[in-house]
Amino acid sequence: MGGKKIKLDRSDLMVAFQSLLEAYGSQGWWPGETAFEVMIGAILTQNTAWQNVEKAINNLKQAGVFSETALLAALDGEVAQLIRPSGYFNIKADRLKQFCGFLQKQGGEDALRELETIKLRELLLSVKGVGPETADDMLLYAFQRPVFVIDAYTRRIFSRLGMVAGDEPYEVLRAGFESALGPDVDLFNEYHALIVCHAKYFCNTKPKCSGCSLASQCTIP
DNA sequence: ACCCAGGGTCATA
DNA sequence: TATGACCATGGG
Repeated sequence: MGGKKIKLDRSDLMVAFQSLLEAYGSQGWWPGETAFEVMIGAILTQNTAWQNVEKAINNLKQAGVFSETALLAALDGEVAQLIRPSGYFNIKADRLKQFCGFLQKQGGEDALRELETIKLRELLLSVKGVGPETADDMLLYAFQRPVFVIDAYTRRIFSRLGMVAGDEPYEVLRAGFESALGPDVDLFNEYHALIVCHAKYFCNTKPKCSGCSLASQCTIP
């Protein structure tokens, strides 16, 4: 037997959450003015620093290529050059177009909003270039659905806290967090943002956050 | 010069 | 199921 089990319960997770919230404050995610911008950003930020994504988004806006129809009408090469700062620009240009084609085919985001979360998630995952984390970013931050986003930081931090092994399949961890916390859009929103904030500034390669602003009272690895 | 970033796809065993 | 190669710019 000996299967490493997940030990996620609400009280432990809330202690960690409060600790992060007190240290960094409310993050106000997602950085984006519209649901469309959130979704485009979710694709562009795949394995990429957000700072570079902002440049790409600004380029698209400035070129007037920041809408479903404009992106579909633009040439592949043009989109690729505009999003160059975000890396993987050829692949991501195709992913943006694939996604806009999907939006058009589905009748726009208003039509998607009518769907149940499970069905919407399946549809998003059916788009080439949209994997589980990207889909969940969209569900949580563009559609306000109670979906807990799992990323590499989440795996590392809660693995260090001894709550998970860290190498569980994506769906196992997502179900674990959602089950322990219960559906709560605002909590999931703030929690994921705080995890990224904490990891980004203090726990990139360090085993412990020695330079963490939580200092000696830091209980978050 | 090296490492990593708010991942995902595809081929292979 | 589970690795590995690949995609590519920019900041530390």
